Amino acid sequence: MIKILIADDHAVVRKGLKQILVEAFPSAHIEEVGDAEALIKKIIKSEWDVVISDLTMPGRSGLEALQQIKEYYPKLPVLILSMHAEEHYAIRVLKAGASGYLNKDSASDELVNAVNRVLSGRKYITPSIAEKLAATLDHDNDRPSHEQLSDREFEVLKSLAAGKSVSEIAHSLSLSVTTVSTYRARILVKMNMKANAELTLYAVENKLI
Amino acid sequence: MIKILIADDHAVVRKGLKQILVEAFPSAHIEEVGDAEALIKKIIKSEWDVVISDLTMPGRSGLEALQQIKEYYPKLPVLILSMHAEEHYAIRVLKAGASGYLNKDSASDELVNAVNRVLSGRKYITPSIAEKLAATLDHDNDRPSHEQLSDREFEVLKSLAAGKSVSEIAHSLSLSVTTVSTYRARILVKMNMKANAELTLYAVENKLI
DNA sequence: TCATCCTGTAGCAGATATTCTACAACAAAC
DNA sequence: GTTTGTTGTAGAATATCTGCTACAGGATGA
Repeated sequence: MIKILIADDHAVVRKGLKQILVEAFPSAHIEEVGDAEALIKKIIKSEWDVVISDLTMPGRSGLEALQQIKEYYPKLPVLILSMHAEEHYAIRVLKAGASGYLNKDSASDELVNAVNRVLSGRKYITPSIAEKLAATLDHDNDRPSHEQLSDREFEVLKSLAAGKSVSEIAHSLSLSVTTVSTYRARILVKMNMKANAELTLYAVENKLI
Repeated sequence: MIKILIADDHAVVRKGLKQILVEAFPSAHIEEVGDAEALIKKIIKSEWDVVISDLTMPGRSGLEALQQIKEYYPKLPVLILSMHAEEHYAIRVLKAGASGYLNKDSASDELVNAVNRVLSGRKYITPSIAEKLAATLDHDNDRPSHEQLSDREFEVLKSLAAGKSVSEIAHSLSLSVTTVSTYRARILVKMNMKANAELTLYAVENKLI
């Protein structure tokens, strides 16, 4: 029997996913959790064939959860679902070890396809993501600036752009203020900017916030 | 028989909503559409008891659709669903004539409650939105917030929104840094904000910069 | 495989910003 | 015509942020 674990903080989305999966895999055993904490716990407690997780959840983010999962259960396939257009996260997520990246706009069929595919041990890569992947292999110059950022930097970018102060960010990530400030400095250099306001504008333009 | 129309561009969300509603209203007739265009068409074609619509959809936004619906079918109750925290949109949406504003984080119960409530011809207002509504009654919020600002404050607002630092502004206006900081504080209070990033967003939205 | 780059992390000292308070001039309201 | 509110201004004390430097571990590349 196939065992599928769904993680998403939106009850509505969980319901929807479950419904789609129940229809496609009537005999599957499907459970759901509402945050990264619970996700990790469930994974430790029993075995799963595939995990479908949202990227943005309260508390630990889906990306962190993914990294943790991959550290301890590298073979457990994880499909990442996000409401963000793929261009912004897909590469990052795949690099972290996800078996696929789906957008919440995706049709039900696509989800089912993706699940089938990762159940058979392969990755699920949409053509447009494949293209992006290929692009990362050559010159990094034509990519949006934020893709040059490390995961940590990216996280900080989003928070800064949203108006959080350096110390708030430090606190919420349990880091030293100076560390966050260092990230900020690196972000500014990499993106060739000089003020937080530019980050805000950039983030708005690129729909990161 | 109750007729419910769901509009959301995310198939997963539509499924989830439908599932919740089917469970709560087993005899209801429920249909779904994926964009504002289709939503309007469906509304014209047949009668509905309630519409549940996402706020952000491709093409015409949910807000525009709402305005159009209210123009031609002012009595048709529309519940707006959004993934944004309520603070940013709730008031705007209610002013445009929605019968309620729900966050996608909301539990299923809340959705069902809201539907029941609007079916009985009332509005569904959460306590926190009620509070916000009350707040709008105090200060005259019909005018853009920045019109409440004094000239100096407005000048500082624009500079801050453009990413200038407090000391840069102080220098260019030949004022003390603390003076500029005082203006900033007053701006933030008057505009009910707390970070420069909000000023930036505001300025962009209102084409101040 | 060794040197180099990138990433995640921080400390320190100096630079900047904020808070709180204040006050004068003027406007508005009573 | 006196109280009350708003605006322009700023100092002192405090809080926060930045620039520079550093270092370890991993990835990369020659």
